[in-house]
Amino acid sequence: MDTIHPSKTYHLTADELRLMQMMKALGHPARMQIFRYLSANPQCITGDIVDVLPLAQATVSQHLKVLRDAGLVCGTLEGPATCYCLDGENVAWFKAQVGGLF
Amino acid sequence: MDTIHPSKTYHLTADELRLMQMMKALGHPARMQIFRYLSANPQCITGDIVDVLPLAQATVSQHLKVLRDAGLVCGTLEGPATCYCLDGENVAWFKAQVGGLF
DNA sequence: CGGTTTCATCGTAATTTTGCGATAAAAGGA
DNA sequence: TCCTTTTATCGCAAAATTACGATGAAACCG
Repeated sequence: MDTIHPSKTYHLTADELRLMQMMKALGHPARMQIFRYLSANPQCITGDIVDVLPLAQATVSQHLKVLRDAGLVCGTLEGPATCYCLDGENVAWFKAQVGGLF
Repeated sequence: MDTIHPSKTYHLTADELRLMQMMKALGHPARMQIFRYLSANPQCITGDIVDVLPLAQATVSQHLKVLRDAGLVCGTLEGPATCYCLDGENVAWFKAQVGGLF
């Protein structure tokens, strides 16, 4: 046996990587709950989400960043606060990808 | 401020937890690639998957367990080998859940 | 029965993720 | 301007995940 592992890298397309990142983002209870909350409450502020979750403000802010980086959520400055909402376009893309999975 | 965190637990339904577990399972490059491989090759053995991935046999076996626990994949003994395939029913459920997300 | 093939599990490092307090940064009001 | 409100980021500890070699277990073949 010469080499055990031929490549050492995964063979995934850019779309698959992007999809994977979204899956990973939603694969945590706090972030799943944030996502569902934003579905029900299209316009809300960070503090509203903090109130709903059993986590400290810093932790919630971190989870929001993960969702932002995945493209599932976007936050816009609204005075001293940040208004969060689902990123409709990317969520639609996500649903379409999952729909055509197999 | 009396108590900062009222509940210390997340408020997710059983369905949401199940969905979350599937998301988490697919939120890793190795498992995403295994899933895609099983989509293209409906019937295959553990060794086939090991050959495709840049990981040791033990690691692949572990990833397969995660996919099994999530219900996305099922493996049946086929002599000394294990034949893996997608769990059509659960994958369909997954797609339906994502389709109705928001 | 002994040897081979195929796979899962165990034990254990290394890495990543998670969670929090403390600390900035930015906007608005008195 | 000073103070409050609101949020993001930093630094660090704890927990979870990932990866691997080694070891079992189960089926098949000679």
